[in-house]
Amino acid sequence: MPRKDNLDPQPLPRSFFVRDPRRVARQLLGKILVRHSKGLHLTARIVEVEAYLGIEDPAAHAAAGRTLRNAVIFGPPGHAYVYFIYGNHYCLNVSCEPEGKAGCVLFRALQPLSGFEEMARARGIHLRGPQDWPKLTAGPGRLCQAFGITRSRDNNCDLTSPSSELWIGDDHYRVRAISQTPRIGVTKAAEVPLRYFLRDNEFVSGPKATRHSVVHGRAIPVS
DNA sequence: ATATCGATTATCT
DNA sequence: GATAATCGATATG
Repeated sequence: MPRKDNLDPQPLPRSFFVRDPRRVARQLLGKILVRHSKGLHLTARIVEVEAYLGIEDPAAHAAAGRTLRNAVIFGPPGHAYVYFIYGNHYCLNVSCEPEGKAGCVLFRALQPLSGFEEMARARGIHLRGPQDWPKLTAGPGRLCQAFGITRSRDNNCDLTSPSSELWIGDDHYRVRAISQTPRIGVTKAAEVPLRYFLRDNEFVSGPKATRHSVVHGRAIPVS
């Protein structure tokens, strides 16, 4: 039998995103983010995400109600919500839930698969070796810089269409253990565990604090 | 390895 | 006028 991974990534159906962001977040782990534009082809595996719910989630941009900035997360599912933060960085999300209901998943870290040198150039760094690879895409701001993602270019982009410059593909990669912790950097609902990442993956962002993680639904003590 | 801090601006109150 | 879903540099143990 042929292996089912290592295939060209196939787009995800719109229905994939018409669900609670917590389910979408988990299912997005292991999928591939593709940047395909003239003269540039980048791919990287999604290894860390966070779920942001609707207007009832105090940490979500949706909590403020629909504004010009956050309109995409109230719109149709499967579209890119890109925002600018801290005067420096862009962050990438994908809209979830049916149109009219808010919800999204934030991309926090990727594992580069192809286009390493192009990503390094976009990040303005020089790769000395594999130890530098996480600097390319470990962190929501970093991965956007590596992929050249900006609000003016990519906000509202359809991530289910392979003819988009930015889209999400599935190569049937098999995910192993998933860890779950509170979301990073939020001040409201700071304890709610809606951050998901591939356990033991070297490209996950943030301090090594895998404390409070939950693996396969069971609490795992980590010293 | 962890803590603290400054940069810099779109967006909203 | 205040805030922010971050990053990189610096300081310290």
